[in-house]
Amino acid sequence: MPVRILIYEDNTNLRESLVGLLELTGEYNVVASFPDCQKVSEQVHALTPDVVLMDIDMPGINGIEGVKKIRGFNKDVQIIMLTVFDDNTHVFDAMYAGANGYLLKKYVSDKLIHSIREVLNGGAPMSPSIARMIISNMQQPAREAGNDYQLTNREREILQLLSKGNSFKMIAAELLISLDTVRTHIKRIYDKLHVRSQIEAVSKAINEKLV
Amino acid sequence: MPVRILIYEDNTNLRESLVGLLELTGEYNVVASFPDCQKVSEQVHALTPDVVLMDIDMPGINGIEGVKKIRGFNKDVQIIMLTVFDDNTHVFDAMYAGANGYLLKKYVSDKLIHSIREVLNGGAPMSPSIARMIISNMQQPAREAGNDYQLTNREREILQLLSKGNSFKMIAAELLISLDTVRTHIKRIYDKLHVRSQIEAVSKAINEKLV
DNA sequence: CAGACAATACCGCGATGATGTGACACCGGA
DNA sequence: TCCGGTGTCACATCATCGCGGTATTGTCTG
Repeated sequence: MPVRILIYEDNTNLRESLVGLLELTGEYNVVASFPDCQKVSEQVHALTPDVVLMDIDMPGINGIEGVKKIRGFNKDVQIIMLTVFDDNTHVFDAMYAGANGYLLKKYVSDKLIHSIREVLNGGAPMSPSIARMIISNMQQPAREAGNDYQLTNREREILQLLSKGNSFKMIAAELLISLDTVRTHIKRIYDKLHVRSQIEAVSKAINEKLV
Repeated sequence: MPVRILIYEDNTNLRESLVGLLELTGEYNVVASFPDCQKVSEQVHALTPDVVLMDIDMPGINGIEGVKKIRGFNKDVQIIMLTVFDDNTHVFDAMYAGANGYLLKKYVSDKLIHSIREVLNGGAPMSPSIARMIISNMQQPAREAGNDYQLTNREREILQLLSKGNSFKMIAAELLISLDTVRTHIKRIYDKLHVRSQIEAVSKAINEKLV
């Protein structure tokens, strides 16, 4: 039986083109298409689609909120974002929300059919620039230029223990040194990181991947 | 002028097939191919490839270490991993190390040419299952089953400020409430998260993406 | 309307952390 | 050989935090 597809897209022309394009293949059955996400939960429940195509910029509830709603009760339906946004915020928010793919509208005519096939096969179709954004995000700093605070090994070790939630006492016990020694190390760490408290240090350590 | 390609692959048959496959196109110039990474730095320096195809499992230095070496001095050359491993560890290690693409060997004959083109156009070619692994990794917990601590909005807000390195005083000032109120909220947060200190709370909050 | 819950606020005390100052031993490079 | 960096330890003081209570207010809901 054909793959059931549900479309959210507020632009009427594009919405109808998508329906036409997909129906033409014979492989896909567009069970419905809507210009907004207001009733997304009911609709997904009622229509049991295999794949949802979701625009981001829609009146009322945007597509990312729509994805969150769907994921609130359904982890299985495949969701492909279909949008003009290629900035970090939108891409990552959509992915965090639970989208399975992210296709820029300029590639729709070329890649949509292929992407639907890919997402159904357990893939994660993404426009090339999106894929690159995601992997660059993983690669990030890792102690590059700006965030080299010249911590010694011992200091890094202590910062690590601190970041895992250990108190000074626990660190002292763990490393078999005195509480005052821990204090001294911590003081030096604060100096080097330019912070004034545990939390600032831990927050900085985690965010800048020092640990 | 043709794209310059450098290949690392310890299996002689596969290595020669790759060279043949690429040379056939006329579009690509395989500047060299080696069965191991021992001299990867010198070789990349000397041969100035546009694209490196890198196997992971090789004698001596493995492909992931090879990528790290290259990235130590060259951020521009495009590196595609070419391997049979599709487990989390290898994929993420390779990506963290600085690879631009990750192609499973079973797809090589079909997708290699296309992947090289894609990586040169600023994309990040990945086998479907790899792409899915990477995006599932981003989606993770996000307040699922186990880590739902029933924090109220206010509590979440305070935990967020705490995680950014604010002291109780600063939080009170920020939210225009009294220091004692902050204390009260913090107490409840500790109860709910089953922790006993700022750092534990912050560490838990960040690791479980509660903020 | 009663009861639950969230947010606010205050008190008090012991524990822990922040900060300064000083000191000593060890090691490796100038 | 002397010096700087590192790791170790101690003492002191004040600020902040952890935790036990208790209480008031407003909102939502059965």
